[in-house]
Amino acid sequence: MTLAHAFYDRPVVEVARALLGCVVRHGEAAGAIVETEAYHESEPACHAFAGLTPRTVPLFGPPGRAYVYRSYGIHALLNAVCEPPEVGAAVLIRALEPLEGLHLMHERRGLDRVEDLCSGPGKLTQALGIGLELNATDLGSGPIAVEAPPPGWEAVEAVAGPRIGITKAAELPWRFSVAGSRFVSRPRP
DNA sequence: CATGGGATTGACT
DNA sequence: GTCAATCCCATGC
Repeated sequence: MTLAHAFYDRPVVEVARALLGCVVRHGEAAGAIVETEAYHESEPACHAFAGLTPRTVPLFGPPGRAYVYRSYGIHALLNAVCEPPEVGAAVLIRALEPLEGLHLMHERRGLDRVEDLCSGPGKLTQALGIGLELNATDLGSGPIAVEAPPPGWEAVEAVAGPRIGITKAAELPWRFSVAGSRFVSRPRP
């Protein structure tokens, strides 16, 4: 069962915390979210800070859709659009713990270690086979599905810290990760 | 129209 | 620890 649109229609920082433990699925590959970051139009690290441009159209669309964009000309990064359409905000999915379709992930990533399959925003899109063509698709009924936490993941403990890899508004503690997880992109904040 | 800079990763010193 | 790869697009002339 995928999450309802109302799940995403609230403050983006709240959604970033609530997404920990939820499952991202694309085809036969799926993983539990262990790391997220919140982005909001009010701060300059967010793409929506520039306002409505060709690039940010999905961010100003309905909540509960994907925002997939190319980073450094190489990687596709997956976000979940949040808050009402007039507010540009999204949660960056930074890391997953692989649950299903491990053979596909190994194949796509060309690696053996399970900890390396989805431990980064560019890695997990490669492992799940998510590309730019999935930008703006619906996370409730589209090819990418975001589901409620499976048994054992309902009440994971969250750790908050500063966001990673940005130069603007880096002081905001808008990164959330599952306490003690071996599958986050960096050691505990 | 030209330019510069990333919400990164992996290979190399 | 350092650094190149690679391309969309926001910005400025």
